Amino acid sequence: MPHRKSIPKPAARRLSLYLRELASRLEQGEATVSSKSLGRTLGLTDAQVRKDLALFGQFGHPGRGYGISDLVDSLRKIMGRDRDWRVCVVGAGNIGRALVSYDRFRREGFDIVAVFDANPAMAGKDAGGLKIRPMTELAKVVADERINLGIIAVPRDGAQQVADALVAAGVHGILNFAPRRIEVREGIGIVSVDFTVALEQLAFQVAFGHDGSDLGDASASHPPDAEAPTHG
Amino acid sequence: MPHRKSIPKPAARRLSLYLRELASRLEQGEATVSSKSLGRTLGLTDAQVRKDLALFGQFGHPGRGYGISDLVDSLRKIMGRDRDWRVCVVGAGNIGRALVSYDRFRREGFDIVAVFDANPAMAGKDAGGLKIRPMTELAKVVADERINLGIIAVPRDGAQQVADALVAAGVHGILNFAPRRIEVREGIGIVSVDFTVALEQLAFQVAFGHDGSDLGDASASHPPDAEAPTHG
DNA sequence: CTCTGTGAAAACATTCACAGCG
DNA sequence: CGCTGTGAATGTTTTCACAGAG
Repeated sequence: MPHRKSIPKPAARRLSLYLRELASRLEQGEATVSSKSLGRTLGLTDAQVRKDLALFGQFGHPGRGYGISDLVDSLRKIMGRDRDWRVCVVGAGNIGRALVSYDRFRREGFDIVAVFDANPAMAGKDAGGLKIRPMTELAKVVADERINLGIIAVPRDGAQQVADALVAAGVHGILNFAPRRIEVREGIGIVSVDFTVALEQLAFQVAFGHDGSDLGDASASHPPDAEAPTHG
Repeated sequence: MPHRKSIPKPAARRLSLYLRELASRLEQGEATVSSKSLGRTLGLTDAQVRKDLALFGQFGHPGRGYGISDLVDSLRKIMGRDRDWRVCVVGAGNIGRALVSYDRFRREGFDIVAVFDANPAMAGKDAGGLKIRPMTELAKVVADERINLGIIAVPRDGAQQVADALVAAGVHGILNFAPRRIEVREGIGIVSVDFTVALEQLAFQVAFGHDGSDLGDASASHPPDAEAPTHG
């Protein structure tokens, strides 16, 4: 079921932080949490937390707070974390291999089931327990393994091409680590992470004396699309 | 010289994207660019681009556009990219080692000059050409090597402690890859990247049918600080 | 008395639209 | 013309502040 109503973009980012913190509190055996306590830990106001959570329904109990276990379940469902995500990594360089070995992905329900590399000499070698495959097998493996998300960990110049191949193969979303904007057709999800941009944001904070509460580091998608009536 | 005036947070993020794209165009030999062309490539309106750039002065030439070379120079200075950044990585696991070997950092002027790991058995081993050092040497090396930025690539539970050690040692900013919020005192820069949050944002886009133009993936800092007059 | 959910107000960010330069 | 820089208008997000539940 596609979107219900419109979620403020910044709120979407915070939902992940709520979930991360709530899961951690659940592990520690806490049963309930107030918007104030959650907000304090994450650097947000209590009102902000309540508004965000209220976007999806009424999860709280006046006077008592939110039941952590229930809230985690609800958030997981809302964020699509109740389904199984099957992921492939394209690019078996330093970053690609580090991601394949990043245990937290599996623990959180993102199963990396294939790694590809354009260099035929890499084919057959091991990366974090998976056999590296040649790009020629991408379409077949994505279909056979029912892969729905792709991670791009190749150098800048190959990235758009890889994205096109992933979309053609049938993935529904792409996490891009290459330092450029990736264009995908409507309906395909895209999130980008650029390490250099992240470090640069940090340098900016330091150089500028910025207090910056909540700077993001990198990302892109279907932009609101710079359409201008330039003509008339 | 600390901050001049206040920069819209989203604008700060875009500055990095401008710089990245402009540097790429400069390499390809282009000499000028219009706000419209730059905006189109990045998925922004021309007005947005002009507003952002105008925050720092008048760089454009009416009728002609912006001189790329000059603009790159100005942006680099604004973002603190004209100085030398000396960086250390704490944690020589998969992610830490991948970051040490990430050539783009060096090419962009972020010099990784030391790697540390809490596991004494790792000390002395090689990571991307650097000898891994024990944590006991952190304070001394940060001082001796005039390191001003630290990267945290350790598991969640050690991360805040590492951050405290880095700040005590004298770094001015921290890039955090551990999946938790890091608290630092006023005046210290902080940017966080959480791979799981990034993948989760992607899952959300896909599950929710979100068009999301420009979702960020993770970050935190001195939050506006949830202060409430709860008492009166 | 504590804590949620939520309209209404305030703050913030983006887009429009146009004067003016080259 | 084409393009910048910028006030004014619009749209979005956050904060306030309070009614009502437990």
